[in-house]
Amino acid sequence: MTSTIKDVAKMADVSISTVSRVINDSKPVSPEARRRVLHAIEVLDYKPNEVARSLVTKKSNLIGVIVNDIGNTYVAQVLRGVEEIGRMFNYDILLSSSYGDLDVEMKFANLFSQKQVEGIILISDILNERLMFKLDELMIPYVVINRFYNIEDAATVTINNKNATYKMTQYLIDEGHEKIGYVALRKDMDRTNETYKIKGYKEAMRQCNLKPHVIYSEGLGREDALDVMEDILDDVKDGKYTALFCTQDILAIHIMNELSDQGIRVPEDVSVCGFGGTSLSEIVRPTLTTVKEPFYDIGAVAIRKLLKSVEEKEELKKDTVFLPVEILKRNSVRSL
Amino acid sequence: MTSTIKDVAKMADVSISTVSRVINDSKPVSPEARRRVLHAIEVLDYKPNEVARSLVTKKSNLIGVIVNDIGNTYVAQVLRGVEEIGRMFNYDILLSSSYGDLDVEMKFANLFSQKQVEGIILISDILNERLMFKLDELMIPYVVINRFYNIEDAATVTINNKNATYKMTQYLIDEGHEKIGYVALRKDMDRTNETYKIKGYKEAMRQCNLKPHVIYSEGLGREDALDVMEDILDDVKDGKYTALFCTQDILAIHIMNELSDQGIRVPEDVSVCGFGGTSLSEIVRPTLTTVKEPFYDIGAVAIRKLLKSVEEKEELKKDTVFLPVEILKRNSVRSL
DNA sequence: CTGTTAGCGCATTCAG
DNA sequence: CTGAATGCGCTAACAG
Repeated sequence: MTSTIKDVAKMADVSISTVSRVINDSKPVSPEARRRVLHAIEVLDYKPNEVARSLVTKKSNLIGVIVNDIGNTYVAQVLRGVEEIGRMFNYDILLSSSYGDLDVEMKFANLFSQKQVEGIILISDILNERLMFKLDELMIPYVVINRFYNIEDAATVTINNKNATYKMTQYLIDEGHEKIGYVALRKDMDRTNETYKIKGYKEAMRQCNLKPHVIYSEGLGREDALDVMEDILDDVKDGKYTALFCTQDILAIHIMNELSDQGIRVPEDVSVCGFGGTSLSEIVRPTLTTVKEPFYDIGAVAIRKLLKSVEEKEELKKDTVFLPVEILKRNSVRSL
Repeated sequence: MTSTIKDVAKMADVSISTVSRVINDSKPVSPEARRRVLHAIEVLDYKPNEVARSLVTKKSNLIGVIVNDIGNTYVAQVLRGVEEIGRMFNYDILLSSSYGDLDVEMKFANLFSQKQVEGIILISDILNERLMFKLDELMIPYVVINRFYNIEDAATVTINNKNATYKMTQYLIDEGHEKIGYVALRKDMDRTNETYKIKGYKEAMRQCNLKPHVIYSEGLGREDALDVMEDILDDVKDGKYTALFCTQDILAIHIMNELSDQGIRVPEDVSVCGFGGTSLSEIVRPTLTTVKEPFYDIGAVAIRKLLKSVEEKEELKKDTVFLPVEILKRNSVRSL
């Protein structure tokens, strides 16, 4: 059987308080007693039971993470940051994947609450306002990370989307492009960041007296890319676009594939660039020029923010932290 | 403040034992008392504290998962299976990522042990025998999931690698290929599954009186693919190979890219296929014909096995469960 | 510096 | 059917 603090106390011939003191280094203990305790711990291979400890200290050192889908690369990258920094501060990650089911997420909130998590991180593509409301009610501090939606009334960390598309558009213009189309995602546009992304693009275009062209896609799949292609194929062939800036890497890749199927070469005939900077973008050919979102850092900053609030016991400020992006210049864009 | 069982008892005017009984449905309670308790629970929004509960029942309902890198797609897919099935049985996942550091993994084992996890799942590309030894010592049941290494002396779930390459080779032969090269990974070959994969390939070839050609790669990166290409470029140009069967999808993709850079078309000039079946393989062009390893199922079966042992309190059998693979027929292989 | 005591929140005997 | 009492393993006053 695994040994307890009592066993150690008995063997070291001291009280359990003394054992507790040397374990936690919380109060002075005589060198002699400490030696004996340490020895007993060694011999018995004693390890404090964290469950018991949590019960009395009311510190679980647990952070719950609710994700949309752990299989999603974006989610996994953010999670890396969360996990690594969390561990650095001695917190463990309780992971749950909701697969987009909002009711399931509500259940997780309760579950995590019962497990006494000290905070929660939400990593998702979708929006669950009911969940945020519930967490407020439960008085569990939380940080929201969402790539798509514009989050308000919650602590969140993200990028400056408008600035990001502005920079990329500027880069394309610097490379000599003037006929740049922006392929946007129409879904839920009034609540997503797409609005800001379009703004950044348009601003950069207008500033150089270029006419912006926003092309709308209904989704990010191959089918959606096909639909987009149908719409713009003639324009592309006619040279109406020299560059297509797609709102997500995966869409850019599907579009590149469709272009290639139509005998249109990237970047010789038309340049393409994406947004995201996941590993995908450097594996496809041509390698994709894209806006790199700092997923790892987003996760890292989010948990830092959360833990700061937890450790200092002050309420989590419901503000937004913006992290800088980077333009990854690769081969899918050519200079004109 | 969050309410406890005492508050509920007081409000319902019963003892805490009665409250406990209705919560756990463990012993008969009079309808009247039950009603009052339920009402109090409702009003106070009472949720049992799982930490306290764990302490007394000695059941944490926690499974520790130690992974090499959560950012790895393969790991993430397996984790999906683990998480989803674990949750189905009411277990939570404690996640930790070691980034390949074996000492860190040892620390995780201790940490998890202190957190009273009831079992551990190892998902990795690397091998940590010290860790397995330690877990045995700690008496924590565990299941190992490793894509590369041949695991012995541990409960594990994997695929029949020999059979998998046999099937794919057979498929290539059925498609009319006779000059099939197999690109293998040399690293640690005496302990990895590569040996079995080569065996399956060779067996299929020999059975059809074809001569096997194993080509060795030092790694899975682009550089490694380049090295391989240097070795075989002339052979490929001379038509010595009509198909290249690569030991991993990512290697196959890099090789396709290199081939394409050399002006060699896939699959017109040479067919290429991979092994793994991660999402990557269907995004590249041409889409990659590959062996689909059932990552999700591997995770699912692993945790089932683990939980069965946990729940029935019988020792985990240190055997290997084999799961079937599937050949994904796509566009990187053509019929001759 | 040290031991005794009192809980943390809950499940579970054991008497009624 | 119910309540009082005990203890899970540990930390934290408190009194020496």
